[in-house]
Amino acid sequence: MTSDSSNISAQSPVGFSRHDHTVCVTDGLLAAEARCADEGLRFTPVRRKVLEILLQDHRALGAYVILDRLRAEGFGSQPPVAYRALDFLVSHGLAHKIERLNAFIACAHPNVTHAPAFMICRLCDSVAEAQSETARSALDSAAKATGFQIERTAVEAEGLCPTCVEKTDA
Amino acid sequence: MTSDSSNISAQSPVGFSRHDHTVCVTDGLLAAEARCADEGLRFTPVRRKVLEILLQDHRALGAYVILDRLRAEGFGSQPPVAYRALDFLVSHGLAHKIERLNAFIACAHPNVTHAPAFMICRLCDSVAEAQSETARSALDSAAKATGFQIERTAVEAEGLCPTCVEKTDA
DNA sequence: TCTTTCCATGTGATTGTATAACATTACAGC
DNA sequence: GCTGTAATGTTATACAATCACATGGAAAGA
Repeated sequence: MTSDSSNISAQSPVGFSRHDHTVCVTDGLLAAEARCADEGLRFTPVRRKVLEILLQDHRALGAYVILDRLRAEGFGSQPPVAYRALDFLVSHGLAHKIERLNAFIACAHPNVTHAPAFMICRLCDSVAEAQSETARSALDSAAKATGFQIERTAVEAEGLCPTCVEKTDA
Repeated sequence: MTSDSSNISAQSPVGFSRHDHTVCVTDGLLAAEARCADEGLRFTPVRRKVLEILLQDHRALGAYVILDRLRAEGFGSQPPVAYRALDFLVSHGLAHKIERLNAFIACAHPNVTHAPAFMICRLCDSVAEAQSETARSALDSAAKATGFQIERTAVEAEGLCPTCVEKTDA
């Protein structure tokens, strides 16, 4: 992967704009907690920890990076531990998988019915989540025409984030 | 993945509709040949063979399946051989990568400027390629709003193809 | 024609991603 | 306490992708 921890500009690129970061983590965890309580889901320690890791970084993380951090915190360190937690989070809309990067990111709008679209910077690996109802409905009509039944969609754009565009131009 | 070679219905699902298959292969190869001649690209034996393999199957194939077939035909048998040929085909629009499946498929419309969208059946793994200008333009406007510069897009929907919908209902 | 250069190909080894299969633990309900 | 079920832990392995380096052939220039 192109990920590089020495890349300073990547430390807080959230939707390509600065923000108060500590709030994200606590808010995200609280929202997830509430959602799980509502729907009778079990928000177990591993699942909570994985979501916390994702929220802290606020960028797409590979499964094995997550695994390393789980190990550091004393959780199980074998692949299935991370993958099962990630499956849970993804299938309940608390996180998303970025297919292009084979990586995972916390959902930016956990309370909205989402048809997310992602913009991925190929230089700094930052990822922004946009709502893309238009794209979704365009797909829907195409699907209906052929009789295809959509269950999930992945809309991902790769390119340059605002910050990296400037750098390239200069 | 759910791929299963014993799945009979998967033998000729091209865009979920039957068609004269032999034509696809020869036409596809001819079109590619013409394109490469036009643009001064080298349509080498390996590249040609990989495209032929993709056209023959008319479904998404993993890199290692392609590699097996290359070996059987006397080509190099190490991963880079397949990946390099695939990179060439993908970067010149002769094939596409299905991110969701980590697999590759021959382009269904090699001569059109394409913003392809894919519909992937989770039961029989068949893949249909649709043109999705609408989805693309929706993304474009979202990107412009944030200053993101799109270079490539991947639009993929997972669900049930018409054939498998019937089976499930029954 | 010869040579230089570039690109494609080939091979071995390695790293990263994901799942299968199975054993164990935690906990709710009886 | 027993039982059923869901979650966790562990081993091993399949599948995907890349690195590093050597070889060979076609195209461009001397």
